Amino acid sequence: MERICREHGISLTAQRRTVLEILPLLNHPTVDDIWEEMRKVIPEVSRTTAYRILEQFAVLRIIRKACHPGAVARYEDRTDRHHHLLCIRCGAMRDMDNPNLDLIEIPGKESGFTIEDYSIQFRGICHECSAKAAGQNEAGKV
Amino acid sequence: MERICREHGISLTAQRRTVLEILPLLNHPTVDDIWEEMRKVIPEVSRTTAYRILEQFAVLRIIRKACHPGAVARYEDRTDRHHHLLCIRCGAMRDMDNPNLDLIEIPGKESGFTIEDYSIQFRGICHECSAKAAGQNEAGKV
DNA sequence: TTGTATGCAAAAGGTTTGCAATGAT
DNA sequence: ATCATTGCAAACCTTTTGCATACAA
Repeated sequence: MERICREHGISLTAQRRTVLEILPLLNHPTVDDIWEEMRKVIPEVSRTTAYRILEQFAVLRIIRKACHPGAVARYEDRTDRHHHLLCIRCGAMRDMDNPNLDLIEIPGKESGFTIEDYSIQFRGICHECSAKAAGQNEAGKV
Repeated sequence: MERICREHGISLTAQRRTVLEILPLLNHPTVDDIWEEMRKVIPEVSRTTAYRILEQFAVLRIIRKACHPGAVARYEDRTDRHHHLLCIRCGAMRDMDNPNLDLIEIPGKESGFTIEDYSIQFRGICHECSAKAAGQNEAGKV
């Protein structure tokens, strides 16, 4: 925890420590999700601080900004190779680990791009949305 | 063009036609990118209309909202399977087609998700950003 | 003609910025 | 002691909404 900050040349504040502690407990949270959790530990913490710490951590590659179709930023603590399930109905996002999918050969250069890594996004309908749709059909039949 | 709208039960207005004409010419544009182009054809078109048409087309699956780490929405006209190159420095996004990558076996159900499709996001540094970085190094040496 | 689509203006988020106060080393 | 970090408030930008007008079918 201290090491992470030291290695990147930034000081370890209570706010930064809290972000690092909270992040692994949340699932692709928005800034507000994180802020809410931070307030339980540091009631007077400002939303601005949450924005600043998250952006900074992302730049330093301590965490990652997740790709999500939707206006609000989402973050994830994992920076290793993994994949995502995305519900196209409600926007829910879950990690997916599957070693078979980690072996795709990275094209060296494409259109001048130097590729470093990749991840696969699987799109579909999540369990909750499937259930909701089924429920509505049932209701519709009556 | 007319057919697309008819099939989805919406009327073909000049604004919608313009969006359909413009979209293939732009590269993962933001709403404002599209709006700017629309104004060249229909000077009095409002930004709101651009937002509404794009959102509606996305819901009808005529187009797709692209996944991009960044606050502003981006759209793409392609709805077939393809992949993306994303520059982690400037956010540039390009399509990548590679039949070898279209053959990943879709896991049937994962954590209750019903998966319909997937796409791979390759992250790296684009040509322009590489050049810029190299230029700065040169400058730094002097 | 009838209901849908648009334009405008205002409201509603989400995110960033300037500055003074606070805190880490 | 010194510079980085935080909190606050205001600004900014993107997106959404309400309503009257205009348009497609």
